[in-house]
Amino acid sequence: MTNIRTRFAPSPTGYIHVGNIRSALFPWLIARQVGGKFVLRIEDTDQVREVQGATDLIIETMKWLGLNWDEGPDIGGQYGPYTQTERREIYLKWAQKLIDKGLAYADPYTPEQIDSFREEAKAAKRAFLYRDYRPENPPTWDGTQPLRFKVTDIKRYTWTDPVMGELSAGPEALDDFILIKTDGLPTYNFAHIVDDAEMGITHVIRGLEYIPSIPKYLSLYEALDLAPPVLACLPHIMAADGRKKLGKRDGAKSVTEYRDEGILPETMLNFLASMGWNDGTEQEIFTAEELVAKFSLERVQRSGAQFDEKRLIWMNGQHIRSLSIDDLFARVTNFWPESAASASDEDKKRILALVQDRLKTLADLPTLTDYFFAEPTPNWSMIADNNQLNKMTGSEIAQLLETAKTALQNSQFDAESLQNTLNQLLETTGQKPGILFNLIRLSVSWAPFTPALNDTLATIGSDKTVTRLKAAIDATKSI
RNA sequence: GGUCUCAUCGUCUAACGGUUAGGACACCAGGUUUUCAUCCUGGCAACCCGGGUUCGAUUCCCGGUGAGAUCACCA
Repeated sequence: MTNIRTRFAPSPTGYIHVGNIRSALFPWLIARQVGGKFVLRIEDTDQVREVQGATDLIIETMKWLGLNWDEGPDIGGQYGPYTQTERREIYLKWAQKLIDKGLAYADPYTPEQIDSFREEAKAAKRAFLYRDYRPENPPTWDGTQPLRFKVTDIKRYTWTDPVMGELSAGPEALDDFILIKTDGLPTYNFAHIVDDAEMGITHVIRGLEYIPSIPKYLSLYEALDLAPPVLACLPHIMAADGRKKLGKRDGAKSVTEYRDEGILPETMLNFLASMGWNDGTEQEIFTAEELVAKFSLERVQRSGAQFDEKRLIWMNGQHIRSLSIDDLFARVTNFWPESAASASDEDKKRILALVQDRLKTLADLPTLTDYFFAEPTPNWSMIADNNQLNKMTGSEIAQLLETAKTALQNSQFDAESLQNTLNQLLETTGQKPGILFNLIRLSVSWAPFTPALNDTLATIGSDKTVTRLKAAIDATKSI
């Protein structure tokens, strides 16, 4: 038992996309590795940007990924509530401490005045600092004005980030930022520090866009007589063009979108972790358990990484192949083609075993199995686009299929007998397997790829095989 | 513009002063699977530039360049 406590603290402003889910994954890994606690906290202080249902979506996403939490809005915990809007009194209490110490004051300016200050700074080509305009005798704070932090110790801060190493930022980063907004709710800058302190959070892990703000937090920790937790910043996941941080505007997909496209949650975890982290060996595929055992912030890369979907797809195939058939069967429930609706679990499982090695995503299942359950629709371009087959005339094809049909009609239909029949067919026709088998395969499946031909035919069955061959022959003749 | 951060194959990465700069994805070629996919083998392909420090720099330091982040009553 350790007292390591980490958290994921999203804002309910929409779905969780792949660019920011790592700030949930890494703290989760750290907590699980040492038997600590992982906390889910909802940061909903921005009432304007809040999106209905977003919290449920966040919870659904986390559950799907298997990132389970020990305390959170849905399950409570000893440091609750875990939703910031339910914690107003707590922030007010801490704000009062600052007021009492003379370290917080009411902001007397109108937004327009502040805008003009900002313009002034911009015109003078320097960063705007509110503290340059700090009022000498601010009014008593009555909640109608923003409450600002009064930063007193203007200095350079240096701190150690387990990922980024030694970091520092100068006085330009320090300012009198807003603690409590006029709607009575705290800003992120204030709320997360109060919450992390109250909840005993030991490691704060977030994106590196927070680095420039950390001196502010450090100055606030000092003002509050609080020891700061470990502050870690993660490099960004970049959009595919590598130009900027991956965000919703750049088409960052939600995590659930990948789920619906047939990506396994363990693939997602493996992939996200491997962008920027590795264990120093040449291992590429990690189970969630291995990640928990081997992860360390110190080995996280400092530079950003582009999201490469091709690599994700490859990795998914690897994970799919490592699943037991029963496990895989349980995962594909929602991915079967409609034609499989009335098939028995036993049949479906047998077919699934046949195609397991060919699945890259679970969403590939329909194209890989539909022809087992329903009559396939011929797609002649599959022959036209085949470099060997498109050199043959229609009648040559028809003749070859006719021979195959006759042989198969007289064959036993277990996989082994079919293998023999097919081998003989190869001899009697003198054809290359690339032509003969491909023709048979297309005629009975019209699928881009199928399991071994004998297994495929055995599963389709004698009657349907012959019927489909006959249909293909008739169609070819008429070309 | 100020501040901060980063920089190895097209992409994800290994290397922590001395290596033919390694692996993976993608791509190409061959092989196995008597088809396709899987799988195996091989190939292609990288240390941003310039100064130092050093017997020796991809690696350490400085500068440049490039890229990213941030300067809200958003988080």
